Amino acid sequence: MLLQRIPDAAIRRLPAYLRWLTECQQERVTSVMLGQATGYSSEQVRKDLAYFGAFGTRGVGYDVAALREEIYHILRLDRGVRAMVVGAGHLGTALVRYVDQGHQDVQIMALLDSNPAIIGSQVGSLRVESVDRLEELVHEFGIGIAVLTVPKEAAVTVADRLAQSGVRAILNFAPVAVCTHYPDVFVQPIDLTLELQALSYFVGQREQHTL
Amino acid sequence: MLLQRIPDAAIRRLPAYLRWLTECQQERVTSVMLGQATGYSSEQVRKDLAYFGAFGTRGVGYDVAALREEIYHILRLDRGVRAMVVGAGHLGTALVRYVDQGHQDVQIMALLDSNPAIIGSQVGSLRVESVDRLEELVHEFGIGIAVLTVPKEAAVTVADRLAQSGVRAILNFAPVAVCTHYPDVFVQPIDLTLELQALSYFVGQREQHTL
DNA sequence: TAATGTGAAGTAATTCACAGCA
DNA sequence: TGCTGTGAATTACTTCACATTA
Repeated sequence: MLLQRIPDAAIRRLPAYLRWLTECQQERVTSVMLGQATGYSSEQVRKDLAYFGAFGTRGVGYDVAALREEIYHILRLDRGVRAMVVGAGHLGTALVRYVDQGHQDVQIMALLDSNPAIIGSQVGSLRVESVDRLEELVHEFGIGIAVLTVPKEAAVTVADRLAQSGVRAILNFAPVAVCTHYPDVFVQPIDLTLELQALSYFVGQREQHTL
Repeated sequence: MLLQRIPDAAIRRLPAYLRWLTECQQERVTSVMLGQATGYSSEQVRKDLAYFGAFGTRGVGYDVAALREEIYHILRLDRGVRAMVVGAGHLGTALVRYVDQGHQDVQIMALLDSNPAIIGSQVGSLRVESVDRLEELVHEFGIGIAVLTVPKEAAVTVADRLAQSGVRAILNFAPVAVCTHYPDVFVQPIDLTLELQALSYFVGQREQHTL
């Protein structure tokens, strides 16, 4: 196989394949089945998997258990990456409870907030810790991923502290562009307001079409 | 200007520009300033805006108020798209409260759930309605966008009902690929588990680099 | 002069088309 | 025969480079 850079987009599809492989009750799958279940084309599925090796059998398909293990390994979920949520407002607590429900491969180890009124309270299986302990807890638990659900005023400062204390990736829900000056930290923004506003455009598009 | 298809990616950046334009305390901006504030390149900013017209003044920049109005109009936010949240669990209620806080351009008109124990309870400014009234409420409020925060078992069924009753776009938080058979409905997935798993890969990447 | 607007060039991602193999 | 794996073609997106204009 020609050695080439793996597109980010391909990486971001692997978890979807993985989920369906753990849910489906079959021994073998084809790229067509996997594609239909996840909403991608079969060629896309084959190419994504082929970036990492030849996991299938021509004329047959893929062995579900084996492919699951491969993707699990590629995503490094077998290393058990640990995460921390900073900001125990509505969104932060909802996320902790949401992830608590499913038996996740990425485990949330701590929930932090700056508000003394809620520090110490219980959220799911976690007790809210003071944000003052951020650096200490990152080291103690070996946190690799941080989920940022603080108000926008605090986001940049907290992100810098996270980056400086060794966190490698940040999932940023704060409504502000966070770009730490640490180039090795990967920031993935998820901005609900921006998503809704973009959808507004697409809603309008369709109306023009049909009317 | 050469008439061309506008990339989805460009549309999805406009809300970020819009937010900064409403927050910045200036009368004029350049593409460089706008780019730095939002994390994109100045060429990107100029090209995105130029898809829709020549809003700037050469040698000077863009008038903030005018550009804000233009983007507002392009995204059709001046039409006041109305949204509905289906699923009043942790995530659904958190989203309603979150959007309630900011004075949003996309207004959430209703919050629905199937659990009789919480139907009728108050969440932010909304009362939880029965999901049985879904079609009725979509028509009554003229809902264009639905936010799906139901468990995965219910997601596909609810999405189909939404599509059939005339909703044009769905923001899907349920951990399952929802593709309605109505091609005119735009589905935007946001899957927290998949995001975290993808980040796990990037965390691993960086470690290899530095160690 | 300083910044926009834009064709051209370059890069990235997807789809096609089919060779290769169980 | 059926489905994978993959170079080639295509399409989508971004960056470059500069002509243009207040």
